[in-house]
Amino acid sequence: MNLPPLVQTFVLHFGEMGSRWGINRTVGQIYALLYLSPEPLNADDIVERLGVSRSNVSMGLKELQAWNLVRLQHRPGDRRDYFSTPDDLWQIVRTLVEERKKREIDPTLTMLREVLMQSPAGADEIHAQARMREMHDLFELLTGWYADMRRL
Amino acid sequence: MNLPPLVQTFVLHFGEMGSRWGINRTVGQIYALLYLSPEPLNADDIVERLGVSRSNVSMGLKELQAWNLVRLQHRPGDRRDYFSTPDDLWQIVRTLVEERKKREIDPTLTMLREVLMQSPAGADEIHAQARMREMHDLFELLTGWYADMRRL
DNA sequence: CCGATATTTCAGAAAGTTCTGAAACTCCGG
DNA sequence: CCGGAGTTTCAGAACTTTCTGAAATATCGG
Repeated sequence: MNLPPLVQTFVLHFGEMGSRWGINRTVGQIYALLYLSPEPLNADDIVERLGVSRSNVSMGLKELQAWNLVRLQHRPGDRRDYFSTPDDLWQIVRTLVEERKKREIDPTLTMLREVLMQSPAGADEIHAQARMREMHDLFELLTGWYADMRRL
Repeated sequence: MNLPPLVQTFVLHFGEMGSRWGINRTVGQIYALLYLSPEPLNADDIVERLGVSRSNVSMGLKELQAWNLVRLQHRPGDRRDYFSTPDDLWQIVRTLVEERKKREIDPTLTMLREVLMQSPAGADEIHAQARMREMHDLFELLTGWYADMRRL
C-alpha cells in the first residue's frame, strides 16, 4: 500500500468498517480512496495505491457501480475508465439509504405480506401473525416517512 | 427445523437477512423465533425448534445479549434461563440504531478526529483532510439530530 | 460437600468468502 | 482483419467465519 499516512489511516478504517456493512474489505478501501482523491482514478491507479490484484479491483468497482456509489468518467484521448465519488455527501447518504432499503427492507416487506395472506393454523400461528403485522405496519410507516423526506 | 410453516418462513428469512447486518444466520434465526414466540423460550426449546447445536445457541444468545436485543427471565422453581424480545417494537428499533451507532459511527468519528488533528504534508493530504472534515461534520450533524430525536 | 442440572468455552471440522493469476473477451485505430 | 490496450471472468488458493461435540465450569437443593 502506497499512500500518504493520513489517507492510509482512513482507507484502512473503511476497509474494516466495510466488513460490518455488507461490503468486503477491498471494496471499502477502493471507495475510501476514491472519496479522498482530488482526481478521478483508473483501475491501475487503484491497484498501485492499494497493492491488491487487478482483478480484485475490477470486481470491487463492479460492486460499487451496482451500489451506485461511484461515477464513471472518461478523459479525452484515453480509453481507460476513470472513477470518482459524488462530491455531494448528501447525495452519497441518500444513495446508501436507498440501496439498503432496496436490499433489506423491500424483500422483508414482500415476505411479510405473503405470510400475512395465509390462514393461520393454531394459536401459535395466530400470535405469530399478529407480531408480523406489527412489524409490517412499522416498516410501512418508516418507508412512508422516508418517501416524504426524500421529496424535500 | 420443527416449526409451523408461517413461523418457519419468517425465521428463515431473518436468518438470511442477518448475514446482511453484521449478525450470523443462527443469531438471526434465534431472534426471529423469540420475536414470534408467545412465551419466553429456554435454550433447549431453541435447539429443538431450530435444529442447531446447543453450543451454537449458547453463543447466539450471548451475542443477542451483547446487542441488548433479548431479555433474560426466570420462572419460579426452574433454574433455566428463559429469553424473550421486548414487546414494544419501537424499543427494538431504538436499540438497533443505538447499537449500530456505537459500533460504526462512534469509532469512525474518533478516527476522523485523530487524522484531522495531524498536519497535512502536501497538496493531496490537504485535499484529503478537507474531505474528511466534510464527513466528520456530517456525522456530527446526524448524531446531533439523533440525540434530539431520542429525547422525545 | 455432593450430585444433578444448566451453561459456557474451545479446538478443530465444515462452510463460506475473498483474492489472485491466467485466460478470455471487447473494442478501437490503422 | 490485425495488434494491442483495457477489462472481465473464473477456477482454485488463501483466509475467515460459523458450527459442532466434548470437556470444563457454574449453580443450586439437599
